[in-house]
Amino acid sequence: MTAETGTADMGRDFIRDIIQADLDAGRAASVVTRFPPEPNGFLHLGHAKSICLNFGVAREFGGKCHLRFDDTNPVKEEQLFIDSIQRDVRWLGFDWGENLYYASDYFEQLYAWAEHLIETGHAYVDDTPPEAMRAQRGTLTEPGQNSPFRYRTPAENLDLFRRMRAGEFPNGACVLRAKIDMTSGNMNLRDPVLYRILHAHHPRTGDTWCIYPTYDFAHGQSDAIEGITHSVCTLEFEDHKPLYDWLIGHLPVPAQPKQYEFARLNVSYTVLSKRILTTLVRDGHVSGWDDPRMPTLAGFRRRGVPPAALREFVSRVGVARANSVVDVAMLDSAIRDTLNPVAPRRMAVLRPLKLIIENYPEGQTETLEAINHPDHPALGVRPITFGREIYVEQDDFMENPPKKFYRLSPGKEVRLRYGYFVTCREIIKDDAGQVTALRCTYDPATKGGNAPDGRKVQATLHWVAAADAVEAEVRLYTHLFARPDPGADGDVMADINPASLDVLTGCLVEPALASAATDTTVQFERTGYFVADPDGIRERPVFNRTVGLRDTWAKVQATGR
RNA sequence: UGGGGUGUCGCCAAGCGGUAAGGCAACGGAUUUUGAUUCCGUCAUUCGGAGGUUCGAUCCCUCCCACCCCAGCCA
Repeated sequence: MTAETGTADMGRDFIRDIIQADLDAGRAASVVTRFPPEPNGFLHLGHAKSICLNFGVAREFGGKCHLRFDDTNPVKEEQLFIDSIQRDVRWLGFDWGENLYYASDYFEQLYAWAEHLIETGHAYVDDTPPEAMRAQRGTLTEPGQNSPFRYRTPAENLDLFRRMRAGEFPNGACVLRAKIDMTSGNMNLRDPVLYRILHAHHPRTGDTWCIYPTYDFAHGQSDAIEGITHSVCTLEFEDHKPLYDWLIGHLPVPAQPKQYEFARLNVSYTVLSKRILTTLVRDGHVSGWDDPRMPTLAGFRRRGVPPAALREFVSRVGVARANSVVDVAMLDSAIRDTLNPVAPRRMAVLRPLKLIIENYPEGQTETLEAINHPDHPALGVRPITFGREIYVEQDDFMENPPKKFYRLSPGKEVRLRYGYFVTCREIIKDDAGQVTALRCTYDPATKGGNAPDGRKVQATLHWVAAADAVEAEVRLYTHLFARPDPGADGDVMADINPASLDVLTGCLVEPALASAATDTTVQFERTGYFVADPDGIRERPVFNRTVGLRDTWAKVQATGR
């Protein structure tokens, strides 16, 4: 199954065990799940976990997964988000087919059920002001007090509720509450609000309603209407389950869906809170919802992270009920693992250092051949230009190298990938003493990178020819937050990493990169994975670093110094 | 001091009474025209703690400890 669908095998978890058991015992004939986002922001990594779980489970068990917008709060929801969510779910690799729904599609039915609750004496209209209601609700350790409006007759409640719908009252004047138990240890059962007055324009229903159902009243009933068999949500809704069941049990709904909870995803150095992500966008800390540093699906897409990498990551993390914080290194690893076998290799010099090959004929250039992928000959080769002047990475040269430095240094010979062996002969510095160029000699016999005499070099450097290199801008991104647990000290914004973006200009890339597609992540050899950003123009492409290559040398430098 | 949850390697996470999977990270070593990849190898006598039941417990019982969620007319 997993093999033929080509998706990551999520393995086994308690949700799948429950579903399997329900299927085996005949408690469910088939599986129907749903992914229920509220359209008040962009989808992020946390949603990816839920999407992979809900759609993945449906696919694995031959069932279906609905995409249902939980659009019950018009003051926060927008069409822009409804559109972005659909795009992102598809991008992640899932399809809801004909099953696109909106909780707002059920407003009329939900309203009818609300009247049913009133008629059966299980709901009442309460005029208590918000502050007073909060006081009456009691605390975590003290029971609440019954509202004085709790004893209104069904007839009176029905009249009031209809007038609420008719728009006779202003926002906040009253609400419809379920009549359950003000002394319950579960706060959700202390006569929860079912409907509130909101004179607001809804992106779907416009101005036809001025009262809207709350999450609790809309969610479970929507599940029942759609025949959802397994309503999977995160742990914080666990306390809502008794209410979810109470409503299902007191209403003439067509099905009895069951809710199951799993732990939401947390990742180190990252924030997965729609509220905070919204703030980052709103206050301009990032360029937008799709800023490559954002943990949003749109952000990952722009950063060059393939959807398969996200699926792989989610699969590796697993599904359980224990709160945890996944090391962001696990994400990077999943990204590298999915990119490495498919990303075309290219050469790009981020911080150029000119290298003049003295014994190479002036004005001459030649064409060499570079392999597109070391493990896949089928991906072919491409021509690259070699000439008297080329550029290498500044990091690949050291005037006074430490013992373990394999790269270029005075008198040392290295290989230019797919080119020749070159030896550093002389350092050229400016008045300030900065190295501006290196004079080298090359060995004509080593064309292609092999020495006929079997001579070895310790390093192979990437490079670009001055003759046809294309100038580019490269944006290096690192964690948006400076600490593994942003906000742990109270203020998340104070933990924003001021160095999360390093813009490099004057970078030189091989010509093949001039017209790189924004949806194909490539590997800049020895540097990392990069993708063209839409900001780039033909004459001056822009690249975003998706993730760097594992760098053992950097580690050696950092520790063994 | 109310209700609901969770505690297995540095980080995730299997395990469901028979004597601790796997991944990430880390650390060795081999290969390498990317100090990448790949490849071998090391990495929990121990499962929050203390008792108990049992021939035998991470899995069952009791008590204790720690952490998370809940007092929106948000979802």
